[in-house]
Amino acid sequence: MSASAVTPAPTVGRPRAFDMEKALQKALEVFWRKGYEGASLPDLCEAMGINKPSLYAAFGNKEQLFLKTIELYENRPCAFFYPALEHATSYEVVKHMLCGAASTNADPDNPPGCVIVQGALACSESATFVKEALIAKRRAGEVALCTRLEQAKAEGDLPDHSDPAALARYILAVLQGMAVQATSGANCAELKQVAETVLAAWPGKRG
Amino acid sequence: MSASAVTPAPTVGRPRAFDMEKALQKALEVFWRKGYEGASLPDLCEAMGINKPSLYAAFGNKEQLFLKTIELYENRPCAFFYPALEHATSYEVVKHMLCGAASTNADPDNPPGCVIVQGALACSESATFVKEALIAKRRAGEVALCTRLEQAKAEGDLPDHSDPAALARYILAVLQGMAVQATSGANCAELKQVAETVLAAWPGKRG
DNA sequence: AGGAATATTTACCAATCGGTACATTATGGT
DNA sequence: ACCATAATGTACCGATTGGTAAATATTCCT
Repeated sequence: MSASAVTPAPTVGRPRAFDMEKALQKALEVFWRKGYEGASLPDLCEAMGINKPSLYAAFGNKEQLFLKTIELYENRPCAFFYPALEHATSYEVVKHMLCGAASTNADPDNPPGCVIVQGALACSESATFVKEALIAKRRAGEVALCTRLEQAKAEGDLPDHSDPAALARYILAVLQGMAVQATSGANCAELKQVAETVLAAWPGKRG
Repeated sequence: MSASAVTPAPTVGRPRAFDMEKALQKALEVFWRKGYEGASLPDLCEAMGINKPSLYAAFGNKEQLFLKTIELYENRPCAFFYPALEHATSYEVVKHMLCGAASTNADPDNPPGCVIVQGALACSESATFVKEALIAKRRAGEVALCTRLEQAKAEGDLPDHSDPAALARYILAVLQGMAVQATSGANCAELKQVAETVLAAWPGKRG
């Protein structure tokens, strides 16, 4: 995804002096660490290497900037959730989700946790729109996993008595809990133990 | 716990016109719903029915007020975590934790979720102390459960190959994930399904 | 070369933030 | 009745918040 895909590059006028994609990456780091409301405009500008008018011209306002960083977060190379759905068995699907979460949430090169969990969990009224956007993102992940588990049940991968919706909610709860654990200082090995505990009891076929 | 236990009632001077305990309850509601930073002093004052000088005279400042509300949160009648440790088997312990979390996090009479999870998960530097206080609270719960599971292992309740620290981290992750689910709108029945999923696979003896 | 278009810089805006000075009011002790 | 003590209401403080007006700088097009 090039910067010109975010905002069409104009053919005339003074050219932008910064890379929008890199600036978004820096903004993501700030929002990830401090949350939507905890990240101030000076925080963001300093990290992005630009000043406020440039930020507003390029991204709209703080809220739109945040939503764009979330898009980036979900599309970046190390995103693990949606690709995990492609695996052949429900066991492999949840294994890749849980292990991906362990790696990403506790990656020392990134802020701890998950910005979709901690970006706006409890906040003032002025952040309601952002909070609900993140709720929708979490919910979308749960629905996608539920659909995948329904398929697994239809294929005989999961037992007939299993409840895909409940299992999806359970897995999402564990993933979100792992994000909280990571912000509390849990490292990758500790999170992998959580993943292992879940996998050891997974009702689907192995392999 | 009476109000006079919080701050010794003076024998002289104009008497306090509000109930400190009830004011703390109201402050808790605000912090619970909006988080530490998202709750403004006007928000708190309005809910508590007092104005700023009274708040500062009675509770110190915003940070100390928050820490006192957290104490109240952990000690209030519907608190479920530490009492659950007293049950006879590890199965009963985690069952009461998980079911208590389902009830409390999705109680329509209270804000959704858990203030110890969402009070200051990602925030600005000025809230670092509060954030780390909540991390310590969460960690203390995990250590207490770990100790209880070690006892269960020693008693033969949990199998010899089980890892109490990993199990405790897993349960705490689920509890924290349930709090996130509750802030996303999950109801009590949905959270109980998560609890059931965990309990169905619990390695300890039943009953 | 000159103009249209866009980006950058500086300086500013009103609103809100957490926190407090000060005058007033209400109590108990003497 | 009077004083010491403490709580209240009002009105304020400097700092920071998200956001912008206006001037300047850099490009392409003619």
